[in-house]
Amino acid sequence: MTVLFSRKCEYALQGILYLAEKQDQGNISADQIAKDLSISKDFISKTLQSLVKEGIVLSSRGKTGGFALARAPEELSLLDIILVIDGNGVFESCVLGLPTCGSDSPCSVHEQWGPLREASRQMLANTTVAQFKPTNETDK
Amino acid sequence: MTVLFSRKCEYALQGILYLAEKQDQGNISADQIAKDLSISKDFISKTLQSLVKEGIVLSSRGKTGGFALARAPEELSLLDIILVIDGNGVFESCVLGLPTCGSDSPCSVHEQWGPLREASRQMLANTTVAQFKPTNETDK
DNA sequence: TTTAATTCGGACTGATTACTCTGCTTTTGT
DNA sequence: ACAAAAGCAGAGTAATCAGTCCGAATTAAA
Repeated sequence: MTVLFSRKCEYALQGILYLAEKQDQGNISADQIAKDLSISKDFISKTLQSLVKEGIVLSSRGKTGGFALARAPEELSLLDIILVIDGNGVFESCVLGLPTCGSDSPCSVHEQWGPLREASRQMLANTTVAQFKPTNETDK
Repeated sequence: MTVLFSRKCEYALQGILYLAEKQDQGNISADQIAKDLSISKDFISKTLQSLVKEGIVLSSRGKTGGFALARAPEELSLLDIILVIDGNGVFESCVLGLPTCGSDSPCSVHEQWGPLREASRQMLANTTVAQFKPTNETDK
Protein backbone atom coordinates (compact mmCIF):
# COMPACT_ATOMS: atom_id res chain seq x y z
CA MET A 1 0.00 0.00 0.00
CA THR A 2 1.42 3.31 -1.05
CA VAL A 3 1.32 5.94 1.62
CA LEU A 4 2.27 9.56 1.81
CA PHE A 5 5.23 9.28 4.15
CA SER A 6 7.71 6.53 4.86
CA ARG A 7 7.27 4.32 7.87
CA LYS A 8 10.32 5.84 9.47
CA CYS A 9 8.79 9.27 9.05
CA GLU A 10 5.54 8.19 10.62
CA TYR A 11 7.41 6.80 13.60
CA ALA A 12 9.43 9.99 13.86
CA LEU A 13 6.20 12.00 14.03
CA GLN A 14 4.71 9.70 16.60
CA GLY A 15 7.90 9.81 18.64
CA ILE A 16 8.05 13.59 18.60
CA LEU A 17 4.41 13.88 19.57
CA TYR A 18 5.04 11.49 22.42
CA LEU A 19 8.08 13.44 23.60
CA ALA A 20 6.03 16.63 23.58
CA GLU A 21 3.40 14.97 25.70
CA LYS A 22 5.99 13.91 28.27
CA GLN A 23 7.95 17.10 27.94
CA ASP A 24 8.01 17.90 31.65
CA GLN A 25 9.22 14.47 32.66
CA GLY A 26 12.84 14.91 31.65
CA ASN A 27 14.58 12.34 29.55
CA ILE A 28 12.47 9.56 28.15
CA SER A 29 14.23 6.31 27.30
CA ALA A 30 13.85 4.66 23.91
CA ASP A 31 12.62 1.64 25.78
CA GLN A 32 9.70 3.49 27.30
CA ILE A 33 8.81 5.18 24.03
CA ALA A 34 8.89 1.87 22.23
CA LYS A 35 6.60 0.25 24.78
CA ASP A 36 4.07 3.06 24.83
CA LEU A 37 3.94 3.41 21.07
CA SER A 38 4.21 -0.31 20.36
CA ILE A 39 7.16 0.18 18.04
CA SER A 40 10.46 -1.66 18.02
CA LYS A 41 12.90 -0.05 20.42
CA ASP A 42 15.83 -0.36 18.04
CA PHE A 43 13.98 1.26 15.21
CA ILE A 44 12.52 4.21 17.07
CA SER A 45 15.93 4.67 18.59
CA LYS A 46 17.59 4.91 15.19
CA THR A 47 14.87 7.19 13.95
CA LEU A 48 15.22 9.59 16.85
CA GLN A 49 18.96 9.61 16.35
CA SER A 50 18.37 11.11 12.91
CA LEU A 51 16.44 13.90 14.57
CA VAL A 52 19.18 14.37 17.16
CA LYS A 53 21.65 15.04 14.36
CA GLU A 54 19.39 17.74 13.01
CA GLY A 55 19.01 19.42 16.37
CA ILE A 56 15.35 18.62 16.74
CA VAL A 57 15.77 16.17 19.57
CA LEU A 58 18.22 16.11 22.47
CA SER A 59 19.72 12.90 23.74
CA SER A 60 21.83 11.95 26.70
CA ARG A 61 23.54 8.69 27.51
CA GLY A 62 24.06 6.97 30.78
CA LYS A 63 21.83 5.72 33.51
CA THR A 64 19.34 8.57 33.43
CA GLY A 65 19.70 9.13 29.73
CA GLY A 66 17.05 9.30 27.07
CA PHE A 67 15.48 11.66 24.58
CA ALA A 68 13.80 15.05 24.88
CA LEU A 69 12.67 17.80 22.56
CA ALA A 70 15.35 20.32 21.66
CA ARG A 71 12.87 23.04 20.80
CA ALA A 72 9.65 24.32 22.25
CA PRO A 73 6.72 22.38 20.77
CA GLU A 74 5.28 25.69 19.60
CA GLU A 75 8.34 26.22 17.45
CA LEU A 76 8.33 22.76 15.92
CA SER A 77 6.11 21.99 12.95
CA LEU A 78 5.22 18.62 11.54
CA LEU A 79 6.87 19.67 8.31
CA ASP A 80 10.17 20.16 10.12
CA ILE A 81 10.22 16.50 10.98
CA ILE A 82 8.98 15.31 7.60
CA LEU A 83 11.67 17.24 5.75
CA VAL A 84 14.40 15.71 7.89
CA ILE A 85 13.26 12.14 7.36
CA ASP A 86 11.67 12.02 3.93
CA GLY A 87 12.85 15.23 2.30
CA ASN A 88 10.54 17.35 0.22
CA GLY A 89 10.13 15.02 -2.74
CA VAL A 90 6.44 14.58 -2.04
CA PHE A 91 5.87 18.28 -2.47
CA GLU A 92 7.90 18.59 -5.63
CA SER A 93 7.65 15.84 -8.18
CA CYS A 94 4.92 15.36 -10.77
CA VAL A 95 2.02 13.41 -9.33
CA LEU A 96 1.73 11.23 -12.38
CA GLY A 97 5.44 10.69 -12.67
CA LEU A 98 5.40 12.17 -16.13
CA PRO A 99 8.99 12.79 -17.09
CA THR A 100 8.15 15.77 -19.27
CA CYS A 101 6.06 17.50 -16.65
CA GLY A 102 7.48 20.64 -15.09
CA SER A 103 6.51 24.24 -14.50
CA ASP A 104 7.43 25.03 -18.10
CA SER A 105 5.46 22.22 -19.76
CA PRO A 106 2.96 21.13 -17.11
CA CYS A 107 0.75 18.08 -17.46
CA SER A 108 -3.02 18.36 -17.27
CA VAL A 109 -3.25 17.92 -13.54
CA HIS A 110 -0.16 19.93 -12.74
CA GLU A 111 -2.01 23.21 -12.45
CA GLN A 112 -4.77 21.74 -10.37
CA TRP A 113 -2.46 19.75 -8.19
CA GLY A 114 -0.20 22.64 -7.33
CA PRO A 115 -2.61 24.41 -4.98
CA LEU A 116 -3.53 21.17 -3.24
CA ARG A 117 0.08 20.25 -2.73
CA GLU A 118 0.84 23.72 -1.48
CA ALA A 119 -2.12 23.63 0.88
CA SER A 120 -0.93 20.33 2.28
CA ARG A 121 2.51 21.70 2.78
CA GLN A 122 1.18 24.80 4.45
CA MET A 123 -1.01 22.77 6.73
CA LEU A 124 1.89 20.63 7.83
CA ALA A 125 4.06 23.71 8.23
CA ASN A 126 1.43 25.49 10.30
CA THR A 127 0.60 22.56 12.50
CA THR A 128 2.95 22.62 15.45
CA VAL A 129 3.73 19.80 17.78
CA ALA A 130 2.24 21.89 20.57
CA GLN A 131 -1.23 21.53 19.08
CA PHE A 132 -1.15 17.86 19.93
CA LYS A 133 -0.54 18.34 23.62
CA PRO A 134 -3.70 17.33 25.49
CA THR A 135 -4.56 20.09 27.95
CA ASN A 136 -1.58 22.22 28.80
CA GLU A 137 -1.50 25.96 28.62
CA THR A 138 1.33 27.67 26.72
CA ASP A 139 4.91 26.98 27.79
CA LYS A 140 5.69 25.40 31.11
CA MET B 1 12.16 9.33 -2.02
CA THR B 2 8.60 8.87 -0.97
CA VAL B 3 6.06 9.62 -3.63
CA LEU B 4 2.30 9.61 -3.80
CA PHE B 5 1.80 6.68 -6.14
CA SER B 6 3.82 3.58 -6.87
CA ARG B 7 6.03 3.44 -9.90
CA LYS B 8 3.79 0.86 -11.46
CA CYS B 9 0.85 3.21 -11.04
CA GLU B 10 2.71 6.05 -12.65
CA TYR B 11 3.55 3.86 -15.61
CA ALA B 12 -0.05 2.73 -15.84
CA LEU B 13 -1.18 6.35 -16.03
CA GLN B 14 1.40 7.18 -18.65
CA GLY B 15 0.47 4.09 -20.62
CA ILE B 16 -3.22 4.91 -20.57
CA LEU B 17 -2.61 8.49 -21.59
CA TYR B 18 -0.50 7.23 -24.45
CA LEU B 19 -3.16 4.78 -25.57
CA ALA B 20 -5.72 7.55 -25.55
CA GLU B 21 -3.49 9.65 -27.73
CA LYS B 22 -3.14 6.84 -30.26
CA GLN B 23 -6.72 5.76 -29.86
CA ASP B 24 -7.57 5.84 -33.56
CA GLN B 25 -4.56 3.79 -34.58
CA GLY B 26 -5.89 0.41 -33.52
CA ASN B 27 -3.82 -1.89 -31.38
CA ILE B 28 -0.59 -0.53 -30.05
CA SER B 29 2.11 -3.04 -29.18
CA ALA B 30 3.85 -3.02 -25.83
CA ASP B 31 7.07 -2.64 -27.74
CA GLN B 32 6.00 0.64 -29.29
CA ILE B 33 4.63 1.97 -26.03
CA ALA B 34 7.84 1.09 -24.27
CA LYS B 35 9.96 2.85 -26.87
CA ASP B 36 7.88 6.00 -26.95
CA LEU B 37 7.62 6.27 -23.18
CA SER B 38 11.16 5.09 -22.49
CA ILE B 39 9.97 2.41 -20.11
CA SER B 40 10.89 -1.26 -20.03
CA LYS B 41 8.70 -3.24 -22.38
CA ASP B 42 8.30 -6.11 -19.94
CA PHE B 43 7.23 -3.86 -17.14
CA ILE B 44 4.71 -1.75 -19.02
CA SER B 45 3.40 -4.98 -20.46
CA LYS B 46 2.80 -6.46 -17.03
CA THR B 47 1.28 -3.23 -15.84
CA LEU B 48 -1.17 -3.02 -18.71
CA GLN B 49 -2.13 -6.63 -18.13
CA SER B 50 -3.41 -5.63 -14.71
CA LEU B 51 -5.63 -3.09 -16.39
CA VAL B 52 -6.81 -5.65 -18.92
CA LYS B 53 -8.05 -7.84 -16.07
CA GLU B 54 -10.08 -4.94 -14.75
CA GLY B 55 -11.64 -4.21 -18.12
CA ILE B 56 -9.96 -0.86 -18.55
CA VAL B 57 -7.73 -1.94 -21.38
CA LEU B 58 -8.31 -4.37 -24.23
CA SER B 59 -5.59 -6.63 -25.50
CA SER B 60 -5.19 -8.98 -28.43
CA ARG B 61 -2.44 -11.43 -29.20
CA GLY B 62 -0.87 -12.40 -32.44
CA LYS B 63 0.78 -10.57 -35.24
CA THR B 64 -1.40 -7.47 -35.20
CA GLY B 65 -1.96 -7.65 -31.50
CA GLY B 66 -1.46 -4.98 -28.91
CA PHE B 67 -3.33 -2.85 -26.41
CA ALA B 68 -6.17 -0.38 -26.72
CA LEU B 69 -8.53 1.45 -24.41
CA ALA B 70 -11.63 -0.49 -23.46
CA ARG B 71 -13.62 2.60 -22.61
CA ALA B 72 -14.05 6.02 -24.07
CA PRO B 73 -11.43 8.39 -22.68
CA GLU B 74 -14.25 10.64 -21.50
CA GLU B 75 -15.50 7.85 -19.30
CA LEU B 76 -12.14 7.00 -17.81
CA SER B 77 -10.80 8.99 -14.88
CA LEU B 78 -7.30 9.00 -13.50
CA LEU B 79 -8.71 7.72 -10.25
CA ASP B 80 -10.05 4.63 -12.01
CA ILE B 81 -6.52 3.64 -12.90
CA ILE B 82 -5.03 4.57 -9.55
CA LEU B 83 -7.56 2.48 -7.65
CA VAL B 84 -6.78 -0.58 -9.75
CA ILE B 85 -3.04 -0.37 -9.28
CA ASP B 86 -2.49 1.17 -5.84
CA GLY B 87 -5.87 0.81 -4.20
CA ASN B 88 -7.37 3.59 -2.12
CA GLY B 89 -4.96 3.44 0.81
CA VAL B 90 -3.62 6.91 0.08
CA PHE B 91 -7.08 8.34 0.49
CA GLU B 92 -7.90 6.46 3.63
CA SER B 93 -5.17 5.94 6.18
CA CYS B 94 -4.00 8.44 8.77
CA VAL B 95 -1.36 10.73 7.33
CA LEU B 96 0.78 10.45 10.40
CA GLY B 97 0.35 6.71 10.67
CA LEU B 98 -1.12 7.13 14.11
CA PRO B 99 -2.64 3.81 15.06
CA THR B 100 -5.33 5.37 17.21
CA CYS B 101 -6.44 7.85 14.57
CA GLY B 102 -9.80 7.32 12.94
CA SER B 103 -13.00 9.18 12.35
CA ASP B 104 -14.08 8.46 15.91
CA SER B 105 -10.90 9.62 17.62
CA PRO B 106 -9.16 11.78 15.04
CA CYS B 107 -5.66 13.13 15.43
CA SER B 108 -4.95 16.85 15.27
CA VAL B 109 -4.43 16.98 11.54
CA HIS B 110 -7.15 14.52 10.70
CA GLU B 111 -9.85 17.17 10.44
CA GLN B 112 -7.71 19.49 8.38
CA TRP B 113 -6.37 16.74 6.20
CA GLY B 114 -9.75 15.33 5.33
CA PRO B 115 -10.82 18.12 2.99
CA LEU B 116 -7.46 18.18 1.24
CA ARG B 117 -7.51 14.46 0.75
CA GLU B 118 -11.06 14.62 -0.52
CA ALA B 119 -10.21 17.46 -2.88
CA SER B 120 -7.33 15.44 -4.27
CA ARG B 121 -9.54 12.46 -4.76
CA GLN B 122 -12.20 14.55 -6.44
CA MET B 123 -9.69 16.13 -8.74
CA LEU B 124 -8.37 12.76 -9.82
CA ALA B 125 -11.90 11.44 -10.20
CA ASN B 126 -12.96 14.42 -12.27
CA THR B 127 -9.93 14.48 -14.49
CA THR B 128 -10.63 12.18 -17.41
CA VAL B 129 -8.14 10.66 -19.75
CA ALA B 130 -9.80 12.62 -22.55
CA GLN B 131 -8.55 15.88 -21.08
CA PHE B 132 -5.04 14.87 -21.97
CA LYS B 133 -5.72 14.34 -25.65
CA PRO B 134 -4.00 17.12 -27.58
CA THR B 135 -6.52 18.56 -30.05
CA ASN B 136 -9.32 16.15 -30.82
CA GLU B 137 -12.97 16.96 -30.60
CA THR B 138 -15.32 14.68 -28.66
CA ASP B 139 -15.60 11.02 -29.64
CA LYS B 140 -14.55 9.90 -33.09
C1' DT C 1 1.25 -24.86 -42.89
C1' DT C 2 4.83 -22.52 -41.41
C1' DT C 3 6.71 -18.38 -39.48
C1' DA C 4 6.85 -14.16 -37.23
C1' DA C 5 4.90 -11.13 -33.99
C1' DT C 6 2.42 -10.50 -30.32
C1' DT C 7 0.31 -11.10 -25.26
C1' DC C 8 0.45 -13.98 -21.06
C1' DG C 9 2.10 -16.41 -16.87
C1' DG C 10 5.32 -17.55 -13.63
C1' DA C 11 9.70 -17.64 -11.84
C1' DC C 12 13.61 -15.06 -11.11
C1' DT C 13 16.91 -11.09 -9.82
C1' DG C 14 18.20 -6.56 -7.99
C1' DA C 15 17.23 -2.46 -5.18
C1' DT C 16 15.26 -0.24 -1.64
C1' DT C 17 13.01 -0.08 2.68
C1' DA C 18 12.13 -1.80 7.15
C1' DC C 19 13.85 -3.65 10.89
C1' DT C 20 17.38 -6.39 14.05
C1' DC C 21 21.66 -7.58 16.28
C1' DT C 22 25.91 -6.87 18.50
C1' DG C 23 29.28 -4.60 20.64
C1' DC C 24 31.00 -0.08 22.15
C1' DT C 25 30.88 4.34 24.66
C1' DT C 26 28.94 7.32 28.02
C1' DT C 27 26.98 8.39 32.37
C1' DT C 28 25.10 7.78 36.96
C1' DG C 29 24.27 5.47 41.33
C1' DT C 30 26.27 2.52 44.84
C1' DA D 1 36.00 1.53 41.34
C1' DC D 2 32.38 -0.92 39.69
C1' DA D 3 28.14 -2.22 37.69
C1' DA D 4 23.98 -1.07 35.46
C1' DA D 5 21.50 1.53 32.18
C1' DA D 6 21.27 4.27 28.66
C1' DG D 7 22.42 6.05 23.53
C1' DC D 8 25.36 5.20 19.39
C1' DA D 9 27.37 3.06 15.18
C1' DG D 10 27.76 -0.22 11.83
C1' DA D 11 26.81 -4.52 10.00
C1' DG D 12 23.47 -7.80 9.12
C1' DT D 13 18.73 -9.77 7.90
C1' DA D 14 13.80 -9.79 6.21
C1' DA D 15 10.25 -8.06 3.32
C1' DT D 16 8.52 -5.48 -0.27
C1' DC D 17 8.95 -3.13 -4.62
C1' DA D 18 10.83 -2.68 -9.24
C1' DG D 19 12.18 -4.76 -13.05
C1' DT D 20 13.86 -8.96 -16.00
C1' DC D 21 13.73 -13.39 -18.33
C1' DC D 22 11.92 -17.17 -20.57
C1' DG D 23 8.91 -20.16 -22.49
C1' DA D 24 4.12 -21.11 -23.86
C1' DA D 25 -0.22 -19.71 -26.17
C1' DT D 26 -2.33 -17.05 -29.75
C1' DT D 27 -3.04 -14.92 -34.06
C1' DA D 28 -2.27 -13.12 -38.69
C1' DA D 29 0.34 -12.97 -42.74
C1' DA D 30 3.29 -15.27 -46.12
